Amino acid sequence: MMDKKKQKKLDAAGWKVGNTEDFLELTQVESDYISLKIALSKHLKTRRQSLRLTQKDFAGMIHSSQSRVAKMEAGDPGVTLDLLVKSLLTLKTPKEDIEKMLP
Amino acid sequence: MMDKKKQKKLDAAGWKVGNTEDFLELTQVESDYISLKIALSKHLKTRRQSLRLTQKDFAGMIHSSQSRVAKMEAGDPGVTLDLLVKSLLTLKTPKEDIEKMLP
DNA sequence: GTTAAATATGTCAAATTTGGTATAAATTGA
DNA sequence: TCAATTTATACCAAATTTGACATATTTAAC
Repeated sequence: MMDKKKQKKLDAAGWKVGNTEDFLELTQVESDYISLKIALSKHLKTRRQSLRLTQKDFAGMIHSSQSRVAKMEAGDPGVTLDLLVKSLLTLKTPKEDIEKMLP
Repeated sequence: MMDKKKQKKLDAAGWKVGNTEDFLELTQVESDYISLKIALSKHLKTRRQSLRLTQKDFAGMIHSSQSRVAKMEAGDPGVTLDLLVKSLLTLKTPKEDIEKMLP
């Protein structure tokens, strides 16, 4: 995939890519970091669903809101790893599952 | 250890523990989350040192400041998992090392 | 002991993330 | 179809985190 396209796509999704970098490519760190968050997001959604919890119910469990849970699961860039990890821990996600998501 | 003492100790270290919880004990999630951050902090410090980088030099690598690196390595609660993970990724920390730190 | 380099600590304005709320859109079940 | 439930999206003020800076403390070398 071309660099411009990649950046445009990420931009459209809300990801901020440093424009003052030496090159338009995502650095390995940026790329790995984003991949990790997306993987955690997806896992969170499937795990919550497999536990038959609504976003609202789960939001209560982590003292947050349904809208924030939706953003977490949508891979919104404005969600921290902290919140995602706390969420997965709350759902007692097996260590092995998390390990698989590491870059 | 008694609950009050534990809370006082964590408070002194800067950790905020929800006072309106049903019990003063740390929840498993809070405990695991804090443990994870501390483990990452320590690992970051040893890894940076093994690479013979000063805090200042490493700060440059992650576009941050020496003082923030010091806080990261000190396990300051006001440092996100995001920053810690990005830091470890920058230092090309092996996946296996991170896996070992998972709760 | 002196000096210099490295690290720790405190502060702050700016930026980001937060939970909450409102509401739109989608899904489900009859 | 249609009403109820669930999820997505947009917005906001409050809270938290950020890099930067100043400065204190520690460490290392001589």
